[in-house]
Amino acid sequence: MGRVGVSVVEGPGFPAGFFEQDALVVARALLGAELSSGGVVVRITETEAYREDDSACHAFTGRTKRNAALFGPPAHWYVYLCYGIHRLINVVTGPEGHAAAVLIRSAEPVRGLATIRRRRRGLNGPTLLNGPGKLGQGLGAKLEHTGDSVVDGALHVRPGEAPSAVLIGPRIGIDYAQPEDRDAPWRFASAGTKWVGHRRRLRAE
DNA sequence: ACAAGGATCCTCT
DNA sequence: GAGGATCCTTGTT
Repeated sequence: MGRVGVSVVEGPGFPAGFFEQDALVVARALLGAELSSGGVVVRITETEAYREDDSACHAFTGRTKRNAALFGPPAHWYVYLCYGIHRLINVVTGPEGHAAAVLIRSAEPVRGLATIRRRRRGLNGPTLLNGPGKLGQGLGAKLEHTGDSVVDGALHVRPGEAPSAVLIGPRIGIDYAQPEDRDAPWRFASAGTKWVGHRRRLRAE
């Protein structure tokens, strides 16, 4: 499952070149990893891959100031403001100059539940963090995290326990994309957890 | 200056 | 499952 058996380490816990791999590989391998911000820790349960020459990728229409981080070096954050409200957390992948990323969509709380609930209007249960906007809110993600290192920034990710099985499906909310991209099964979720969204559109590998 | 986008969320049936 | 709310940032004029 996207495991990389390399001995040299590029950041705490991740093998050298881990984030330089294809977004599809990184998206799947990040399931089970732990995201931390302040005292809050969550376990990633759902991701999506956005690739070069992918009409759903923000970089598809060319480089701008907004999406510049996508073209930068891997292992850095690209935090995107969606609908003027939601802060969506992405990890830049692939070699520098190759615009690809992994969107982190859902997670399960591990630590700091009280803080997460306060940010999430006191809500609780499986819908607490099962969407990219909800996740950004629960973690207190900021646009300023864009360009920061994903392994040693204020917001950072560490390897965790990989799920026993992975579910796949088409990506969410990209109806504007070309049909072959819209239907590509580039969404990944941990099996056997309630902490994911749009479960009906997922299937076993 | 301004228009418009926009990888969502929530509240209904 | 569908529809509307929502509002900041960017890109363009």
